[in-house]
Amino acid sequence: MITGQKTTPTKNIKTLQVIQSEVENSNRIALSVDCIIFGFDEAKLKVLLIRSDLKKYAGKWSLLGDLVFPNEDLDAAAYRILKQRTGLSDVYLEQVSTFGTVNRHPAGRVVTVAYCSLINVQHHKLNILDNELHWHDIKNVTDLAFDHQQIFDTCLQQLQKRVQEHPLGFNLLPKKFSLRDLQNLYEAILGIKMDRRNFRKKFFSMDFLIDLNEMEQDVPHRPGKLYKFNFEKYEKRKKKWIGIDF
Amino acid sequence: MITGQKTTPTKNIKTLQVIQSEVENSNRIALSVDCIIFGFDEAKLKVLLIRSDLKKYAGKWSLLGDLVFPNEDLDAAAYRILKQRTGLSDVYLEQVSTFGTVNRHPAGRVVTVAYCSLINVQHHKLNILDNELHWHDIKNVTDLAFDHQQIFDTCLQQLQKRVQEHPLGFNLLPKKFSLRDLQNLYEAILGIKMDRRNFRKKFFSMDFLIDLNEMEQDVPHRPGKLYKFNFEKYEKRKKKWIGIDF
DNA sequence: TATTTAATGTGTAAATTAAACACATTATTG
DNA sequence: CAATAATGTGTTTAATTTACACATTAAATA
Repeated sequence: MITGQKTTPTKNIKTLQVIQSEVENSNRIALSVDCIIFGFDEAKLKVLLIRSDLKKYAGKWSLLGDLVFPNEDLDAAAYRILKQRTGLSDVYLEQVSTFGTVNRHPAGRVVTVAYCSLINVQHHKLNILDNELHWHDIKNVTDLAFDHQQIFDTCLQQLQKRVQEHPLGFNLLPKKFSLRDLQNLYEAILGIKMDRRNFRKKFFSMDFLIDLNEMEQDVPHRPGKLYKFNFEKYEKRKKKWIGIDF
Repeated sequence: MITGQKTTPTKNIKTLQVIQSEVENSNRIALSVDCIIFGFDEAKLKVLLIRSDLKKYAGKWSLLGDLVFPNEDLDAAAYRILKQRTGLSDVYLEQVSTFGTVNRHPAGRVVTVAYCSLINVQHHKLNILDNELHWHDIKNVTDLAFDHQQIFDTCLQQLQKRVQEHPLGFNLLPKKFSLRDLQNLYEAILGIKMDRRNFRKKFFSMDFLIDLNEMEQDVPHRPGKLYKFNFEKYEKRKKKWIGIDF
């Protein structure tokens, strides 16, 4: 609750007091987790943000965060928050980095651990009950609350690196996808244009795609073939993946 | 002090009480930093360890750690600990990962942030006043206290990755080194043998080595040429570095 | 229904990078 | 002065990456 995204102002004030007394009286530091939830939709890479309700950052967007419970594993806290916010549980989730400058949070000393997750906007249809929660095109993410812009930038960079070593991208796509979908995803994540023939060649040579012998439906042009990712085969031989310099 | 490496038993007991009361009474989690200090000597990659003085881990070795002060930036805490233990300040230091399972520390809930640093054993001659502090060949690091084995393994893996992207290795060598020294370093870090001609070719082609027109002294064989690393030139064009699959 | 449109689907050649591999040279040691 | 143990050096082959163009298909439109 320290990070304040879904709390009432009253709760925030209380938390502020608690933390400030800690800072003065003991050797204590509050610990939170922030989740950077990437999704892919309309050929754009998006990130899930919530409107900050701290006065200091009124109108700004922030990451989904919460305090870690004292009897809760750090990883478990990240999964809990992801589930709380999106209803999702069976997704890729990875610790990225920890941010701990003294004044990063206005409510007191809060060190936060950033976790990155990739979810499938189309497939999972997460329940956004809270209308303060929205998907943002990463190109428009420029001025987040707290130090969340820095955290976001770090996570995006890490995603760009990781996606070149492991086929994480498939977690962002629907189960059935065309090669154009896949290439759009990579272009959106890496922010570059890629050669279509070389792209296809590379993925076919990896031999992780299963041809479904189905075609796209309802596209306003020649439909492409649909594929699914062979997760079993991939798990068997995890190794360095495609390497595009950037 | 929670991690207990340089404290008296009395201090440890006190800390234990403090943390246990926290865990029971409030939403608090203690935060520490552990430093994984790599060095290179006698053609071996080494890590600096201290003997644990917690009874539970009597006789075992552990990493250098300490609590983060409430008014201290996380990065600053890592530099402080490194300086306290070794006297060094102007070295490469990087956050690796945060470890936060509930029962990782016997004294209570302590989440720790691991930082990795690379120091130059020959050049800096750090003052090991405490004779419970020793350099260990990484090959012999097998059974550390707490979850420090896991932390160490993670850091070594990260070092292996990083060293293939950035010339961190030079921080481990003396200012003047031979190409044999350099290759020994890479072989020690990566745990593989490399082809001498290809290795030299790769480094010369990167054009970061400055030929000092000096030769090794006091070696029991034909002396090699000495070089230094061109840090200025490297800083100007940071980019992806050598890439050896592993 | 024929034409246009906008995408899919495919192969090869050149350039770059990585890997394999052997012998002459030099200083030290005995 | 002979033996030793290391340094120093190039070329060839294989593998990977990059650049690049045209026929095909289905939908949309005239």
